[in-house]
Amino acid sequence: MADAVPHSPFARVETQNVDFPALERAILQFWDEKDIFERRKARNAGRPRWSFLDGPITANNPMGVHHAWGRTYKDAYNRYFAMAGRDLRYQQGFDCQGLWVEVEVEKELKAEGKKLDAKRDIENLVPGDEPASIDYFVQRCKDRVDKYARVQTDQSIRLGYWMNWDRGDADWAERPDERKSYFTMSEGNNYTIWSFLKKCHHKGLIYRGYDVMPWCGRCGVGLSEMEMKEGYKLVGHKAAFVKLPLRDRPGENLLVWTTTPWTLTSNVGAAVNPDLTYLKVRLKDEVYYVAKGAFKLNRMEGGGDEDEPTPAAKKKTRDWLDGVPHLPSIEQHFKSKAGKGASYEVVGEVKGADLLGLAYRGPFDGLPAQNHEYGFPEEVAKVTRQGGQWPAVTAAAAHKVIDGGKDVTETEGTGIVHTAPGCGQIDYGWGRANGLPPVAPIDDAGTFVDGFGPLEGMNAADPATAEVVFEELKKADRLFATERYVHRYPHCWRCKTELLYRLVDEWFINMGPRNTEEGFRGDIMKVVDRVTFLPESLNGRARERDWLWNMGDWMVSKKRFWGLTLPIWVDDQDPTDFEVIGSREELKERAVEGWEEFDGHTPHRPWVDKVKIKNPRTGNLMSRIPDVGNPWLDAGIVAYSTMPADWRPADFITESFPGQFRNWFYALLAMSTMMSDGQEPPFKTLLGHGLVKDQFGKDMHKSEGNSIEFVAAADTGGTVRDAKGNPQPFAAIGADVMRWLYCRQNPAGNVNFGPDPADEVRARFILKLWNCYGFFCNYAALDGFDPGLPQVPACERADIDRWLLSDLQLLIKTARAAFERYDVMAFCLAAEEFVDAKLSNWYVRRNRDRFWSKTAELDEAGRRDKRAAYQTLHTVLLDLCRLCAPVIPFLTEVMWRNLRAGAGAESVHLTDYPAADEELVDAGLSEEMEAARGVVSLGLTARNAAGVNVRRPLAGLRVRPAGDAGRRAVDRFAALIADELNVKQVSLAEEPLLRRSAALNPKTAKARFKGKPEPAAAALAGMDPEAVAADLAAGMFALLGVPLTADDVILTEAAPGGWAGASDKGTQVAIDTRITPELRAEGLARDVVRFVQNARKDAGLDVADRIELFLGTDAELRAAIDAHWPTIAAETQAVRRLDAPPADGFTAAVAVDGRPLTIALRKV
RNA sequence: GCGCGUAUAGCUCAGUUGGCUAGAGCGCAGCUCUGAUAAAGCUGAGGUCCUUGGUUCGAAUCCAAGUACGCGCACCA
Repeated sequence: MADAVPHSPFARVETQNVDFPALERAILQFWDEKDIFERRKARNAGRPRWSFLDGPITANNPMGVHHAWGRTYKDAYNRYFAMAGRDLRYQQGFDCQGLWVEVEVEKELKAEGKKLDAKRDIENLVPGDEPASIDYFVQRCKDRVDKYARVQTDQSIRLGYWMNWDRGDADWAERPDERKSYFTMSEGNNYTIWSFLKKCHHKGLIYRGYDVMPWCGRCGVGLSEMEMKEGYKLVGHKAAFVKLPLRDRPGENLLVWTTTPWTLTSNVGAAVNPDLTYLKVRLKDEVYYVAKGAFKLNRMEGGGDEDEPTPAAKKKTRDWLDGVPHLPSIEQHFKSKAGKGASYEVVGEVKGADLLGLAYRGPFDGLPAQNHEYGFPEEVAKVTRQGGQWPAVTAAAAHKVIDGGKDVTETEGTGIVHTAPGCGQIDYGWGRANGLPPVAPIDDAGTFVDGFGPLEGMNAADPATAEVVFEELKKADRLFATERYVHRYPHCWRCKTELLYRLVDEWFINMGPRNTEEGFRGDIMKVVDRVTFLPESLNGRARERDWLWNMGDWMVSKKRFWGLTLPIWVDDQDPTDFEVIGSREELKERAVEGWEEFDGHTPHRPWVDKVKIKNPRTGNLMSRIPDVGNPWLDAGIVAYSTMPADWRPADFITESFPGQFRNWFYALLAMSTMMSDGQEPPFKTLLGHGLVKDQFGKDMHKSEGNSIEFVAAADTGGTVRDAKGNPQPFAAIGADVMRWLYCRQNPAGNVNFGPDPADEVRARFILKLWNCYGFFCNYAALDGFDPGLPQVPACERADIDRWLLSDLQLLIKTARAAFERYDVMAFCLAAEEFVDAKLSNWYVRRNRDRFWSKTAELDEAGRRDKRAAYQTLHTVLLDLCRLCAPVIPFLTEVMWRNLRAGAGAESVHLTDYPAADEELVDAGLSEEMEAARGVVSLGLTARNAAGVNVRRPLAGLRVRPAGDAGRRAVDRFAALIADELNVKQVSLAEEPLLRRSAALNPKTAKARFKGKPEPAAAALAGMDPEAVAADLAAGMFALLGVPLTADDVILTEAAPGGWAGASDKGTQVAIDTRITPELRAEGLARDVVRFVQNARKDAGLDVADRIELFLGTDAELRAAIDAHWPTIAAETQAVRRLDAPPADGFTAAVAVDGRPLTIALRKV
């Protein structure tokens, strides 16, 4: 460039094809090299604390994009509070123990060719050596956790999540207890849970219990409700109607129905609903009891247990499988059994209440299992006897009709429910309430144990077993009918095996009586009342309380291998005598055997199993139960196991909420309540957020190919499917785009993630911010702007500068308030509005010529004004960097490093969060600018309505503002409005500018006036439109006696001849559309400028290049060009006007308003 | 079945304490502007603010009932 430009400290900025992910990676390196994180921590050390507790991430696989939502929140709030000067802990955690890891390790082992079809195969990985097998398996689980914890660490760092990470091999060689992140498998974590369980035991809350729960025979493990819900499938089973003869009424039978025939071996009771009416149906020489409502019911119409008759249209047909015959009614069963020509006969009706207590003979009373006091097998009987709720009877002797209450309906089965307390949850409850002892037929592989005669050794899930049951029933004349039945039945989510309901021996924490606020349950509720749940709309406290109110006792045991070893030692001779050990030291003290073997190992299986203690009461040895713990114990203890006392309670936690009210949130609250004796909540504020869905709002599933790996989104790019299901490759999205996308979301809902939403976020915010930054830097560099010059006092800057600074202060206030109340979305939406509407589309656009002006051509005032513009934009960009730094730490760092121009902090993350400067706030000015923008918008509307380009200058604009702000705006910003709308003059009007007119809405007119709207239309035409409008607004307008609403009348506003108008919320504008020859010439000249600019661009010239210009055209256009040549020359950087095209120039032929124009230009 | 929540444009969603003509983005149609622009602006079509009733001068907003969907709990013989 010819002019001598002072050196500028600003680097030029690329605004096309920016590779944001690459910039981010460079920033990661910068942070490392300059120790930025350590320096941030050092700056804040010793200042007031802000305590964050990180919920542990399951270290079992690489991260997906769904992990990034919560982790973005965690980091954004951490960074905000760090910039706000608080001291933080920065400890992140890994969830290590549990079945999820076992599942993956099983897959690994299988892939290595190991035989692994059942749980027992794990115990035989080292053939014949169970402890060695378990040790190997547990070690593999530990290894897998380490491997993926490390992967997740690297990925979290890539996301920008600032934590005290374990980085090098040396860090990872440490024991989990010594690492910087916490690991739930650490000894500290496990022993702290021991102390929790011991505390529970002190209060008498730990008990060994039997309950019936869904069980997978292949995995040998019980499934929780959560796990069960994932495995429902529609399947067909053989169902049976079975006769239960009443002891004291010969020839009379209860008729029961079941879809699980194998449970008939364990039948103990029959439940009726006392309020229902039962029919006595005679068939041949026997009588059967069946619920009246069930008898003729169409059993293919599902889901109808309502009292009111349902409208036929609403009745839904039951889901059914092809090829399975539809169900007959019970009546049809009777008819078909009656045989040709014969029929059944209803011989009476009784109330269910009248059947209660009747004894009957069971279907398998000959089995040893049915003839054992207190139930079967022996272990079960032992517990039942000690429970004290059962009398000393055998199952066979206990058979009777019991009260099932409303749980017994007549819409399914016969209205009499076969009850097997050893095979069903509700049955177990009924059994306990009615003294029916439980008979538990199957072992942990799902096979019949001894005591079940012909069924011994058979698997309950095997269809052949049902056939054997039927054979036995037939022999005893107990089988009334069988049929194929289709229903949704739970399956194991891992191996797809049908689940069986099984009475199992598990360990529980007594939570206190259900549906009360008593006991442990009540203590937790009191703590819940002291924490804040966000976002408010989720009603988190109510959800948590609802769960606490309804939950059952906490089953803490799991019959698996990898996990917390429950510190429960049981007397070898007496299964009811147990102790809970609270620490490693206590165990060492109590150990009488096996300590040497255990010593030096983590408290995991199989090592801790070797330790035996002595029962002080009996002198017997006590052995640890083989169970491992519920993994929510691991995660729930972390408030105590990882946070020093002086950091408790945590100020803040945040996690995805679905499921967590009964999982992590619950475990955390429950365990902290116990550990602090109800004194202290684990956290003060909880922010929940929803789920990450794909870009169409569907659940992400690996199997459906719509989930996105974190690494793909951050760095490598990947492929998803588009709306039509075709593969849609996408480029890397980068961390900041992802982070902004998550932060701008409403946490109460789900977020749709994918390349399309990412593009939208990038275009709508990231690029706008970047372009404003690029504009500043590129002109500052070109111009040699020196940021070290003295600041022009704000009061001496242009209105638009002071307006932008004022609105910036408002944004700062919004930002601080939003972060303080954990509402980063409010900040993001406000920042987007500021950058888009105010900075990019108003301030930068309105002020471009101030930045373009040539310093050398300006007078002192002009130079000062230019400096003010640079300083204003510079200040705003610097503050925006700091404001947005918690959300988009990379991009703001890139910008900051250039914008700071060698002064100030080396990193934006070493700065303080901005504080608003009240002196810069000018509410009146903000209001006026807002009004001015409204007037401009209306003016553009008016131009558009008149069909006149903005390039064509017009003579005048009249404005009738609705209020005082508008009036002040027109006074103050007349020049701005005139310029923006390309009019010569802007003036205020006191009188209405637009004339209203009223017409009938043709859509409704015919209906209102019975097909003849013409007279009404004529009457309306004769009325005063203003009065019509007023009456309509008041809701009291009538025409020819017909009342009309605002929908019936179309009110329009128009400006008088030669003007075009528009109005909004009471503000009216009218623009003079009459074009004089002078205005026309000026407009043509502007067209010429635009075409020349295009030609320059096409010729590949730089903005600063000067040209010689030839313009060949007709007389009128030439006259316009002559009249406005100085403007054209200045705008297009033309130093000379040529009379003929230059020989070696760039030439373009265009049409200006229909006139030919030849442009020829040459760089000089 | 019990409890909680949600319902606003074709899609994704904003809408503070009730207030005048209910908004944004994307998509669609048309127009415009443009040497910071992967841009942007304007206009249009598209709304029973789920329905009904109530409170109020006034309801998308508050209250009640209903419907649909989601979630939690219980259950699925």
